[in-house]
Amino acid sequence: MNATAASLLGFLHAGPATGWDLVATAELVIGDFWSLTRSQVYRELAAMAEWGLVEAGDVGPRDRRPYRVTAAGREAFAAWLDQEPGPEQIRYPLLLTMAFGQHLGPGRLSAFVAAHREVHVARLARYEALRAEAGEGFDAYAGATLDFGVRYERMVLDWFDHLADEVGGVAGEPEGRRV
Amino acid sequence: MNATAASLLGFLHAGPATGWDLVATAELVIGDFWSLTRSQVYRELAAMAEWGLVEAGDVGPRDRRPYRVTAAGREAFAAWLDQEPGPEQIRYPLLLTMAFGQHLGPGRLSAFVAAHREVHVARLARYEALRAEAGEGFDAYAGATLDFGVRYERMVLDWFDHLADEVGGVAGEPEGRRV
DNA sequence: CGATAACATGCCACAGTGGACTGTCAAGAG
DNA sequence: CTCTTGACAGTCCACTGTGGCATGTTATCG
Repeated sequence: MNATAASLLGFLHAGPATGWDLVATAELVIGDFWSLTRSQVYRELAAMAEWGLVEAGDVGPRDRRPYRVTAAGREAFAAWLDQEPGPEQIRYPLLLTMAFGQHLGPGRLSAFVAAHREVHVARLARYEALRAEAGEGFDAYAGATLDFGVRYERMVLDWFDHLADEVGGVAGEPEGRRV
Repeated sequence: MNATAASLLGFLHAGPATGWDLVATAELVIGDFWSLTRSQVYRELAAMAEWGLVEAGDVGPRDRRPYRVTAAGREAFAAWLDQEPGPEQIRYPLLLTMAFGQHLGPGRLSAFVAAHREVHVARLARYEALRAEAGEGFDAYAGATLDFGVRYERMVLDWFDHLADEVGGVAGEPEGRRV
C-alpha cells in the first residue's frame, strides 16, 4: 500500500467522502509536503474498492460517488501508519539550473532567483497568516507540520539572501530586507 | 524535454559517457536535490538518440555503450537551461505520519523522529566534510547548491529540536545539543 | 433565459521509482 | 592457477505519480 492511498484512507476516517472532496482535503491538510493529483486519487479509490478497503455508496447529484472506509480499511491504515516513514524527496529545478550555471547567460540566474524569491515570500506569508489565525486553535500535529513549512521557507529565503553575485545573488543587499 | 534528460545532456558536454557513468555523475553532482534511476537514464538516452540529440558509439567491454552530444543536443540543452525553472517538490513521509499522529500509538512518533534525526545528522556531517575538503576549490555554482543542502539539514535538525513532546519531541532537551 | 463558473469523474501519455534479472570482467583467496 | 566474489553494465517490468484533455452536471447571477 502506497502513502497516497493510505492518506486517503486516513481522511476517510472522518466520514464518507468523494474523490473530489478528498483531493480538496488533502490539498489543504497535507498539500504542502505531499502532492497528489485527481487522476491518482480516483485510481487509488477504485483499486482500494477492489481490495475491500473502501466501499462506494450510491452516486448522488453530479455523479458524486461517496466512499467510506471498511473495517479492513481501518486495519490497513493502522498497519501502514505504524511503519517507519521513508526518507524525504526533494526535487528543486532551480538548483539544477544553478548547477549548470556555467552554461547560462549573464543575468539569467538572478532573474530566476528573483522569481522564486517572490514565490517563497508569498508562501511564508500564507503560512504565518495561517498560524496567527489558528493560534492554539488546532492540534499539535498540524502545528508541527506547519512549523516545518515556516522554517523551510525562512531557510530558502535566507539562502537566497546569502547567494554570491555570480550565482544569482542580488548585489549589495545588506541585512534584514525580508520584503 | 524533461529536466532529467536535459541534465544528462548537460553532463555529456564534458565528454562522452555511458549510462552507467552518467548515473554515477548525476548521483554525485545533483543527487542531493534531483533523483534519477538507472532505468530512466537508459530510457532517456535511447529516446534522445532517436531524437538526434545524442549519438551512441560502439559498444566496448562489458557492453559499455558511450554516448556523446550532437550539435542539436547542445542547442536543445541551451534552450532548456534558459527556461524558468519550475517550483520545487517536497515529499516528506514523516510529515504525513505526523499529520495522522492522532491515530498513532504513544512513543511511535518519537521513535520515527529519532531515526530520521540520525539520518540528517549524518547528511549534515557529510556536507560539511565536503565543504571543508573542497574549500574554495570548486566553482561557485556547486558551492551554492551545497550551501542549500547544509542549510536544509540544519533547518530540519532545528525543527526536530523544537518539536513538542506530544508530536515526537524529546522531552527536556534544552538548547544546543546538536550531536 | 443564457452565460459562466464550480463541481465531478474518467482517460491517456508520459515521467519517475525500485526491484529482479542477465551477463562481463578484475582481483584476491585458497 | 583456478575459483569465488564483487564491481560494472545494461534490460525489463510493474507500479506510482503528473498533467492535460474530454465530458457532463448543477448553481448562480445578470
